[in-house]
Amino acid sequence: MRYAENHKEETRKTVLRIAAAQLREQGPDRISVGSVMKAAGLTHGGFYAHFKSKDAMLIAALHDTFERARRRVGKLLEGLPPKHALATYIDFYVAETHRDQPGNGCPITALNSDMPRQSKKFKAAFEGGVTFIIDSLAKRMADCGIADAEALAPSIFATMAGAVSLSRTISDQTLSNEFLSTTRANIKARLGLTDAALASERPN
Amino acid sequence: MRYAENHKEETRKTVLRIAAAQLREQGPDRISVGSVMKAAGLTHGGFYAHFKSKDAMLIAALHDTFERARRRVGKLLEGLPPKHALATYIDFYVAETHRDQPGNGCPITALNSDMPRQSKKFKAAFEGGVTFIIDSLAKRMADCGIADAEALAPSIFATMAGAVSLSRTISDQTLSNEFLSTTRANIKARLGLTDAALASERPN
DNA sequence: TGTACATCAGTGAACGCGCGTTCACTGATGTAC
DNA sequence: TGTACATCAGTGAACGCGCGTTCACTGATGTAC
Repeated sequence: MRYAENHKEETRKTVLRIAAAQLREQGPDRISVGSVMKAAGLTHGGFYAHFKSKDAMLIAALHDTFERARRRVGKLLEGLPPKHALATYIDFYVAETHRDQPGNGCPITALNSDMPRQSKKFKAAFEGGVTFIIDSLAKRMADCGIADAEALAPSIFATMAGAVSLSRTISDQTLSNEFLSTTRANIKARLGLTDAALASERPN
Repeated sequence: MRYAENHKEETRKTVLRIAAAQLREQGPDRISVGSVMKAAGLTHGGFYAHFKSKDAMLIAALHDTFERARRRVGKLLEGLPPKHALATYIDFYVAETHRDQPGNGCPITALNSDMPRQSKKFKAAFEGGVTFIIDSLAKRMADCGIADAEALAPSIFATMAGAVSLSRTISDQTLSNEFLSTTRANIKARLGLTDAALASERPN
């Protein structure tokens, strides 16, 4: 064989990872088969050996992104007591680095308003991600002893996603930073994550 | 003259209004010069007698949309005492009708995540709208005697815009409705707009 | 050991299509004389 | 009153371009005998 045994699978993974980044940077309408393959060091013709269509690739990329995000957040919060975990998650999400790196961030903030115009399958994949994140957030809130966590979580997440999206539209960096930091503080206040509450929680 | 004196101006207005709706429905990448002109009952060739380019039309349409929204909200809240006005605004924005009619709704919820990929001028027009809405909201909050209105307003608006955007991604209507109604209630609670507070305010 | 053939990931030309933009033209009307 | 010309909003053919997708082909390697 000309290539290593898992060569094709590795290529697919590379293409998928590039697609996942470009999807969040350029959106589902501007991303192109050609640009993804070029970034992977390949020519566009080979694309269809890996994916049935552009839409199929976008759906696979979206699933992959949510899966990787899930693991990444899991690692980040592993072992932290509930209130520390929740506060850490909010600081991680409503963050300047998140604002500045759409290609490495949450697809929900990156693709929010594109959704009504996408294919049924793509929307379904997106909705799965939204539901999972809100459910996880609700669980973490309940672990902190927050009442009505399930009813409150969607509204909290709307603030988080809305804040990151809006922060990307504010050109003045100082203002944008301020916006993010007051929103972080505000969310934590709503959740009762005061300095005192965090300090009283057993560390690690 | 073949046409009435203000015929061309009227045509421009018609085209602009159609563009404003299609922009919010289809987004800046999917909307096309041809589809806008066709909806106006014209052929695509005549477009450039009215606008310098597609981007120029989108910018004009966005300005027009914000201006019309400003007047519409002004009328809606005219004469209402501060707390009633604020509560009415929240109910009007975080609404099922708003979710269901992107073409007639707020461009911020409709175009949020498309922004990082648009032209400098288009982004500037969008940012102007965001700033204006947040400033107006802050003023209305201050009128209600809410402390730190200016710092709180961006976070409140992030919740509002985020909620409407996210509600559009939830396919189950019952769940989506629930999401909107709990978020409405939550925002009003954060702003101290309880039934009691509203009742104690002089009606009209 | 040497030759003929099979495999298959990736190549690149070609396709049909819709897009934004340009431009010579149309045709109904007003104006000049 | 009648004829020649000017006006100008809108028409529709044409352009170059990038897109998603198809497909005959390449060329390095493995296998059969």
